[in-house]
Amino acid sequence: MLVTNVHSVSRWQRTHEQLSQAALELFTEHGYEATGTAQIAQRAGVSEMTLFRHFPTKEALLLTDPFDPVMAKAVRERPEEEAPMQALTAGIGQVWHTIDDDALRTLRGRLRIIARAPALRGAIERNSEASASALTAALEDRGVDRPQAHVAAAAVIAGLSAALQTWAMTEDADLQHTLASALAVLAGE
Amino acid sequence: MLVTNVHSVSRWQRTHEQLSQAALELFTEHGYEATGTAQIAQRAGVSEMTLFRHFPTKEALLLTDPFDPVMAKAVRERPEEEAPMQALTAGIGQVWHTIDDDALRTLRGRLRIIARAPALRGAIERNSEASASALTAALEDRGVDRPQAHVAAAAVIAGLSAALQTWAMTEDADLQHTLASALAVLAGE
DNA sequence: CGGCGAATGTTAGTTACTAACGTTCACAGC
DNA sequence: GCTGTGAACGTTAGTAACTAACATTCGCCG
Repeated sequence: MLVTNVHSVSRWQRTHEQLSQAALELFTEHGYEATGTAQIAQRAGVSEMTLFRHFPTKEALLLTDPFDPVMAKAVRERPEEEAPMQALTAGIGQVWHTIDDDALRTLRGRLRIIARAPALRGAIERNSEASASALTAALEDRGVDRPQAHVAAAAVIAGLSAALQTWAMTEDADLQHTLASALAVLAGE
Repeated sequence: MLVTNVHSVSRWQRTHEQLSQAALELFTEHGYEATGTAQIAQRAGVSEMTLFRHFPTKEALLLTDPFDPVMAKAVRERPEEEAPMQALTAGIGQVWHTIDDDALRTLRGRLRIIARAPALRGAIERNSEASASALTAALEDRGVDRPQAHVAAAAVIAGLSAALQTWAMTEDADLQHTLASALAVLAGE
C-alpha cells in the first residue's frame, strides 16, 4: 500500500469493496469463468486467502441483494384478505418503484455477467434462498402455514429472477413494464 | 471384472447404472460432501476419469428427472381460456397422479440427500432449468409470449420443488395432499 | 511508545474436474 | 478362430476453487 489511508471507514470495509469492484471489472472484461480468484485478489491488492475471508465463494462476489427486508416489510403490510400470491406480488410491486437508477444500473451489470456464465445459471436462485426465507416469514406472520408460504415465496422469487434476467439481457427494456407484466402473470393474470 | 457378462445391455449403460447406484449408496451412508468422486468410482469398479465421462459433474449423479415432457404435454392440452398459472398448475396436478410408488420412493431418497447437503440447496433449481424450458415452450404454444411464459414456468417449478422438498423431509406426509395444496397456492388459492 | 487484537500473508494441502495419450474390450468380416 | 477397428476405459499430469495452521503486520488505545 503506497499511501497512508484515511481512517473514516474501517479497513475491512475498504478491502471488501475493493475486492467486489475488482471482481466486477474483471468479470465484465473477461467473463466469469475466465477470471481466477488469484487474479481478482491481485487487482484488489490483497492475497487470495484474504479474498476467501471476505467472500465464502467466488459466486458471492456477484450476489448482494439489499432488497429482501424491504420487500418482506411491504408484504407484511398488505391487507389481510389477500391470498399469498396476491400479497407477494402486490407488495413487491410497490417496492420496486423506490429503487434509484444507479443501483439499477449495477444490478443490471451483475445480471448480465450471470446470464453469460453457464456455471451461474442457478446462482441467483441459490442465493435468493435468503430472499425466499424473508418472504416466507412475512407470509407466516399473515397466518399462512409454513409449507404453503414457502411454496409461494419460492415461486415468486423465481419468477422475479426470471423477469430480471430477461430485462438485463434485452437491449431497450423498461424495468417497470417488465416487472409489472411479470407480477401480473404471477398473480394469476 | 470376474464374470463374463451378459450382452443384453450395452457396456456403457451398465457402468452408467453402476455409477449411479454406487453414488446413491455412498451418499446415503456418509452424506454428499463426505463422499469423494474417487470413492464412488472405486465402488462402481471403474476409474475416476470414467465417472466424469458418464456424468459431467458430481451433482449430475443425483439429478435425473424424466417427468418434464409429460408435464409439458399436459399443459399444452389444457383449455385455451386458462391463464398461464392456471394451465401450469392444472396440467401438473393431473400428471403427478400417474407416477408409480417405486419411482416416488427413489425420488424421495434423492431429495433427502439434497436437502441434507448445503452445497446442493440450489441444485434442484439449477437442474430444473430444463423443466422450466419445457414448460415455457408449452406455454408459448398456447399463445403466451416468451418473457411471461418464462416467468410463470420458473415460478411454478420453484414452487413445486419447494413442495417436494417439504414432502421429502416430513416423516408422514402424503404426496398428493402436499402437492394439491401447493398447486392451489400457486394458482392464486 | 508499547502492547493487543484485528486484518492479512504464507505455505501446504484437498477436491472437483480436464487434457492428452495409451490400452483394452466388444464385435464386425474374413 | 483371427484380425482389425472403434468405443469404452485407464494413466498421468495438471488447473482452479477452496481450507487449515501459523506467522506477520496494521491500526488503535492507553
